[in-house]
Amino acid sequence: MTSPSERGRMPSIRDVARLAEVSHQTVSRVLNDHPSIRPETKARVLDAIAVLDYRPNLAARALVTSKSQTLGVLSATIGEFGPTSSIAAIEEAARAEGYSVTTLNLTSTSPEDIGSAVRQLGREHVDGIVVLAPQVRVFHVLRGMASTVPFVTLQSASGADEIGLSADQMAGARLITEHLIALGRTEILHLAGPQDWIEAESRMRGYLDALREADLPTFPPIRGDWTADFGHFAGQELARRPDFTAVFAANDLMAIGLMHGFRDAGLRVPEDVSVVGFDDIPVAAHVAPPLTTVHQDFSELGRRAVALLLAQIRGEVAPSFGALAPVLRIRESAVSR
Amino acid sequence: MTSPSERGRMPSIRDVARLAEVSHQTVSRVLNDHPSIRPETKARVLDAIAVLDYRPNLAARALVTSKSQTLGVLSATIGEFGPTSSIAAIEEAARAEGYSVTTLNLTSTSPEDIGSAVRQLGREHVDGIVVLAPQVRVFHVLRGMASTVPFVTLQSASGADEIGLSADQMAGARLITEHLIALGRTEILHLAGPQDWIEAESRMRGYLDALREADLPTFPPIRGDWTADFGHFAGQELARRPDFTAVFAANDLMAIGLMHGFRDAGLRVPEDVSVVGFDDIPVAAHVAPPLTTVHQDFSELGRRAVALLLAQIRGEVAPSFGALAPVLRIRESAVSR
DNA sequence: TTGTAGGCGTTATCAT
DNA sequence: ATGATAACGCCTACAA
Repeated sequence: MTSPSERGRMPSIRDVARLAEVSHQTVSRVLNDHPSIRPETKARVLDAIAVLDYRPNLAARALVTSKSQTLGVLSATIGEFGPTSSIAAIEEAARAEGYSVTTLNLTSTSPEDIGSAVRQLGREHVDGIVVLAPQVRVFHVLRGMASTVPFVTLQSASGADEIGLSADQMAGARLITEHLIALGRTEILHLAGPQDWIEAESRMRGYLDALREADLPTFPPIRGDWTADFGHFAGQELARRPDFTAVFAANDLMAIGLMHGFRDAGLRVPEDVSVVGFDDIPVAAHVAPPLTTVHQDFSELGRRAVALLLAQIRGEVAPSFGALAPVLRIRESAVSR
Repeated sequence: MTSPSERGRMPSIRDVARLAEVSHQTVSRVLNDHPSIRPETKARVLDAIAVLDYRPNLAARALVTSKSQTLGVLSATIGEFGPTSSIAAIEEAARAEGYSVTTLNLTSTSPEDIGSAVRQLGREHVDGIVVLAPQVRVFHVLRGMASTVPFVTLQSASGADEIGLSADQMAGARLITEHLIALGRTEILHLAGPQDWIEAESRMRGYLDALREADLPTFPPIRGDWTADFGHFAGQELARRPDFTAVFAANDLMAIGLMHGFRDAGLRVPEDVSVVGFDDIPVAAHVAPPLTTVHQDFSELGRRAVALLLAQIRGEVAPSFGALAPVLRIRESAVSR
């Protein structure tokens, strides 16, 4: 005489119902804490649930509700510190709200690939998507897709009318450029990020604004690819025409590579050239010389993204976050103390 | 006269069946390419699928098959370069095989938390789990769980009888320690990773083995926490008792912090002290001096993990991978050229 | 407050 | 080779 639940199958809502001597519907009500249910009955049901170690089948629930309690993360950034920290925070915040997270890494940012990635996430019935794909093209594709799935983007220009969420990149870039100016540097170069990257544009804009405001000459920015290797290369090249006294690199990795290149060429940092970066990655404080940079709170960004997305999903009013204030981390790479 | 599929609902297998003038069962057969089906019929079905832009409902499929085509990634490492690269590779490999990936970050490694994380993944019906939780305790908990879900661990000692998959940490540690010895260093310290971390133990073991084999004195290892900040602190402390001529740090971050600490104390690297690390993170080549370290192929590790896990899930014979050979990256932090 | 009936979209089983 | 029918485990709607 074996009950179904003893035959290796996972206990279902009906097994619980039988044990608690109620209908399976009552069990369902307990599960979704429906208001009208007698405490006594509820207790019996909860008891049965505990006894059987019953867990609702998420697939069944997803099928009938067409909601999966799952958030998708669409990322087009490979293993960098910033996005990675944000993703970890997203995941934690989502779990805290009862959502699980599935990630999808974009290897290309062609409209087709983005489209198919979003569709794939749709197939998986994610309830919403967080996009960490800082290229403007991705942004455009997304807008045009009229996707049925709510989404939030993590990076964007700091323009007020954007959907996106981000630290105020432009303000940060301005801040650090002004710092260089305050130090008495007047020929300030910019080692920018790749074209098409929203953050690269914002940081460049902040840089240009600061220079213009100070009536300082601007130079055509060098286009980098975010990597330390490129920074290294650029440093060696730049050292041949030392018509500058400071460089603002669009991220820390390039700044560190840049310093390496300068070192190779016999240029001293900060004596001959000031170098500053952006992001404040964990090694920034420990390279030689310690890197002056702009600190970003990637984790907070991730948490906000989830809050915003969930509000959108639930149809609540979106919490309005002020822009995340970037903070200057002054160390020795801009000037010796 | 509106067909169901025109009323905003997603087209289902029955809509396809109606359009192709077959039973929904036949459509299902086409979907799962069942052998016995007339090519002509199949073509008609595929046509209808294309016309309706039909996509199978994954939740429904998961419900009936109790397989989700989803892999879980259980990670207990916060945003470090190595694990992150592996996770990206895992995700890519999994998608290539038609699996999606859901990640779960462990904030604590208490048995209860691990248990509930695994159960959570179980609730989500993952078909298998990749564990990147390099603490031995996690490993033990997992073994004891007799979980019904197949899993693979990414880190482990290099002992042959382990389930885990990893680069040969011990060999790498040995290799780099021998390199220090070959350079003529005889008083070699080890800045280790935290107790309880499998990799920390392996690297320490490799270090000890190399020293013993060379009849060199060993010192009690300093226990670090993997961070550059700790390395920095340790460097300042160690500089007060300079009874050593080389330090092998268990990872690059600590090595970089260490060099910073030495610099603060006026100790020159590599002239006074050689410093080497482990991992070959992207900045390793660009710090001053460039860091001699052991390169690990994190991506390959991730791919192998997926291959192994899928074989286990499908009941195929597991591909037997040889240990991933670690490779020495000789730069200037151990000795000046 | 509780129960009954029906359906979500798919695959499995047994017919034909 | 194809079709009818019955699950899978849950929720929503309505009835009692």
